[in-house]
Amino acid sequence: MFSIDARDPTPLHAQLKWAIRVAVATGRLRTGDRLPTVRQMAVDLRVNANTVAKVYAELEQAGVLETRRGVGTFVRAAAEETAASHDERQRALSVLADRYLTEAADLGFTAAQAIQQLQTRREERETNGQ
Amino acid sequence: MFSIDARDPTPLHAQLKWAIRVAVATGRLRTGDRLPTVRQMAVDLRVNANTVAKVYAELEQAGVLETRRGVGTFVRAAAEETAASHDERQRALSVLADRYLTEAADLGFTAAQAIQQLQTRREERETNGQ
Amino acid sequence: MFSIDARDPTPLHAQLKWAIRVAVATGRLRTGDRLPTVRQMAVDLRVNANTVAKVYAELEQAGVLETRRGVGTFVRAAAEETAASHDERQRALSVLADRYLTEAADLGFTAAQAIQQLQTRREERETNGQ
Amino acid sequence: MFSIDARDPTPLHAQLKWAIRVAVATGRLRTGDRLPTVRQMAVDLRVNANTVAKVYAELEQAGVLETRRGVGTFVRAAAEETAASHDERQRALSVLADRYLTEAADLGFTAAQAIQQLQTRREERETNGQ
DNA sequence: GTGGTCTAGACCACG
DNA sequence: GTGGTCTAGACCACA
Repeated sequence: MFSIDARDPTPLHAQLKWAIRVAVATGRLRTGDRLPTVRQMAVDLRVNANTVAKVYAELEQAGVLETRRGVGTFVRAAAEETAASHDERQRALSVLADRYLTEAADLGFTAAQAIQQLQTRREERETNGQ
Repeated sequence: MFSIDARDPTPLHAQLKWAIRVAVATGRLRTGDRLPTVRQMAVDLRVNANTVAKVYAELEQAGVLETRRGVGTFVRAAAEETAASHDERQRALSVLADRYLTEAADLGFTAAQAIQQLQTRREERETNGQ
Repeated sequence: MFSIDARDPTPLHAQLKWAIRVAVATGRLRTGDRLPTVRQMAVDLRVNANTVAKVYAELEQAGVLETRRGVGTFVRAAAEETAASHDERQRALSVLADRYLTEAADLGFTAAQAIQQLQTRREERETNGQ
Repeated sequence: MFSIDARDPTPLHAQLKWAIRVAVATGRLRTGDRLPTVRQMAVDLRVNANTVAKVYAELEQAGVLETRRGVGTFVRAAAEETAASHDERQRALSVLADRYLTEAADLGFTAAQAIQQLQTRREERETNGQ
């Protein structure tokens, strides 16, 4: 489900945190979905349970997950973000988009290829019926 | 020249090592190019000189760089790197795409909206002849 | 410096987190001030170092503290908060003020007494030259 | 009637126990008053009935409440509580004051501004004859 | 010597 | 059985 690379110098908890954020952003995890229990995830990833718990706690503080005491951990609604104005959000997205296109260009990809990559990513999850 | 993010949980030396390898792989650094001195790089990145020295030493041992005493540090590899780089580049693009979608989601945008933004930006660039 | 009550059912890390926030809010800790090292604080409070480290990490994520790798942990500037509009902030403060007066009234204090309590708190730190 | 905050790290049962004790100490609950049934309270607070039952049982053992089988749960103490409450009230006010200052600081206000806001609110209330 | 990561394992709060 | 807290102790990254 989520993969952790022990040889990657990035801390385990940071890898998992990022993996969950990506899963939510790409729609592989949807609002209300339940995540594996802390202990189950720990077994799956061959990691200590505390490490997983830390990740869930941080993502809860960040508003991505929601934990219900004694029940489990769930994906939370997509925030809508702190009532920041429409314009500000739009401007921020524009910056991200430019950065993406520029960095892809540095790797030798055209804008079309960079966009195609995203489309593919998105179609993958839809054809999987997730 | 190289960018280091102090808030990224990835160790500084790993970030720098990766940045140099990418620069070599994409041709931004070519065989024989001289790198900044350890101390200059440390100042530029606001990092301890020991950290930079450690990176140079490891990359020298890996055959990527070459240190000539009293002269400087230079790029050694390149040939085989670029040949093997199709998969590398594809993987790097995939990482960028995931980052873009996730950060857009943090702003409250769906994947569809994030992609639409790119289409728009691309058209703007083209009509401006950029 | 900071006090933790082991009999209080509130988790130790939550108590410490709150104590630091209060110290910053009342001015007992000022921007740029250095906090005790993780291990020193742990000894002072007779608590495990991990517990203190967790608190520092959470307060860093919350923007209250700033840690410089290998150097120490410091109080950060007072945010100015996410560019939320002047009106919104003012309205939020107004809500807090009303709640404070109401809850103080529930305890049998007049508005004057409630305000006096804050004045006293503030003068204490100033006469201490902190 | 009683407020419980699921995001407060303090255990739910401790929050509820405290809330009832405060209600008794400030006279909002008086000797002989009947409390909601365990199940009703559980529904009101969106908490498990076991949690409420545990609180009632502990407060009964502490002499604050009294359970009459098949009838309900009633307030028992009060007398000594109110006598000893000067320090209690003062301490409670101090907690409220700290919370006010800290939350105001989170909004980017200084202690002085937070106090000024109270002065203003107070004058408004008085001129409105509230 | 500073903070950060990770593990192992005990015990608590909640449903 | 779920997540949360806390401890003890090892090792790493950084200055």
